[in-house]
Amino acid sequence: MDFDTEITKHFADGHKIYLRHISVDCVIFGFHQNILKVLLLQAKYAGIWSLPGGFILKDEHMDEAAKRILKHRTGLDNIFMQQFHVFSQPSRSTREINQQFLKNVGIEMKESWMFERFVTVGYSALVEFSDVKPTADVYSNACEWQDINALPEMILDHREILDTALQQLQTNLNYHPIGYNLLPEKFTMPELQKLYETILNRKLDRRNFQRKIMATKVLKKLNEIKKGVAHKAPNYYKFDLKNYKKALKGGMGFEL
Amino acid sequence: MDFDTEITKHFADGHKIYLRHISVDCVIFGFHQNILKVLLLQAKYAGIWSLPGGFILKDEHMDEAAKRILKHRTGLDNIFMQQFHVFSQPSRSTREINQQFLKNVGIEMKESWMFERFVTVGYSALVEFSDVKPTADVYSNACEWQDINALPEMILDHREILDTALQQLQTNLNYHPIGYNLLPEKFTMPELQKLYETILNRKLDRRNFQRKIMATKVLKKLNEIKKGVAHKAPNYYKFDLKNYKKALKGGMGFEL
DNA sequence: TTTTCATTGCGTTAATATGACACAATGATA
DNA sequence: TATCATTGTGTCATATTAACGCAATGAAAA
Repeated sequence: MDFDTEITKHFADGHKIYLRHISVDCVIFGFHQNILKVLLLQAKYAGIWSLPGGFILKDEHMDEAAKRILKHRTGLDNIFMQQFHVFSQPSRSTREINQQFLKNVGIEMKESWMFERFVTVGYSALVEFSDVKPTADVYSNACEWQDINALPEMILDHREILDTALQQLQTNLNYHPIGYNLLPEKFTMPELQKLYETILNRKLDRRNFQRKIMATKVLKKLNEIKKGVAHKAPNYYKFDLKNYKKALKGGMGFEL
Repeated sequence: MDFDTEITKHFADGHKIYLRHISVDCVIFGFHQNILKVLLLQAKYAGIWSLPGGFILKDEHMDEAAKRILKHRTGLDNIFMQQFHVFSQPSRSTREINQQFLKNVGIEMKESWMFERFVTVGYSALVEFSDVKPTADVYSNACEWQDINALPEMILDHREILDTALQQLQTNLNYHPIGYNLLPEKFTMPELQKLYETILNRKLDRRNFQRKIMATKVLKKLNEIKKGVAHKAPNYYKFDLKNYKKALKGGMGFEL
């Protein structure tokens, strides 16, 4: 199917396979070189950025839709995602944007389900940066990681969605372990601490951090030391999956 | 507009004013005689119970829809409500239920937006029991408070929705003050404690509870003692609205 | 009228958690 | 070989929490 046909079909008949008025937008966090990143798409023609999103198949659970979108964008499978908020301002319509898009492509259409109001459900995921293969699609120029501290202009309320996800991430940090999908298999304590500091956006005491994290038993100290680094070489750790998942449900029981 | 006409119109043309596929269901908690209660509706003919719910007008924020439903059921205005989760199993359809309903009413209809799949957003609210005037509608036999510990059989996944709301309420108890919409203007310490114990479903130490609650400064001790009670008469308290609202945002900073 | 007693208000203490900091060990780099 | 930023382990004062004691109250029972 060629480009034009695909788009025409999507705008004309998409509502036959998707639920109307409902979309899913994903805030996908990654961590690289001590910087928290988010995966964004750049719209064709307009150049403005947006969260990777999509629609819900008529016979699909929303969680599945979110995972499908994540896989489509990143190639990643089996990632823990969770909905965090529904955004429903009546003004949430991409009518103008989509009409402009069709105009640029050279397609004429008077009405489409894509012009109507959408309520969107925000999903968030934490993924390992290096595992991801950002993948653009026919609607996008690019799919790229963007620094959380240097975000480009974003479409509609996507900036608000992103901020909400980040805030929720910060709040959860005290009650749930983090890092399993965000760090490599094995990592050092300073790396983990930097992740926490980046998300919380403040410094933590190195020694107290170690004490508290170790008290939760979500980490296993490996009998291996990082090589080729200046100064004292740090030890490697990995997550104890069993305790990690237990803490995901039961909580960490400490305050940073 | 008579009963039949109203229902026919709703099933035939409702999608012209409401968003398709999306509904709102409200879990409305009240507290009476030391028992936590939930407001439920009993469906006509079927007799099974459901959460008060409704649909979103095409130009309405979902939060507004939830408030509209709350007001419709309880007469209450200006109540703090919040969405807590979206429920989206593909099997969430009231096709059979609604078709049976129409059959009982004596209306025939082959297709309707009301037969299709719905994704529902759960909203929760805490209201003062005695302020509420439960109000049934044309679809319901009754609108009544039900004990949280003796719930009747409920439609679809409404029991799951209710349980999720309750769990979220328990989780939030440590971080946010509670009781303002749930207790009378003035109340005693044991009454407040009983509310906490009921929601958490466990006993709390009387003396520690008082100390911690008072430390948050959300309460004002009144110069008034409850009369006509056996044993030592307890003092009355009321909420300090200013600090209460501050704590709603900033958190309580203690653990029960 | 007096006694009883469940309940309330206020307080104490031991155990635990937290924040702030000290110091020796490490190992690439100068 | 010396330097020095960084890491691993530990200490200590303070704050918070859990568990419990005890006198005051006042309706109900004797």
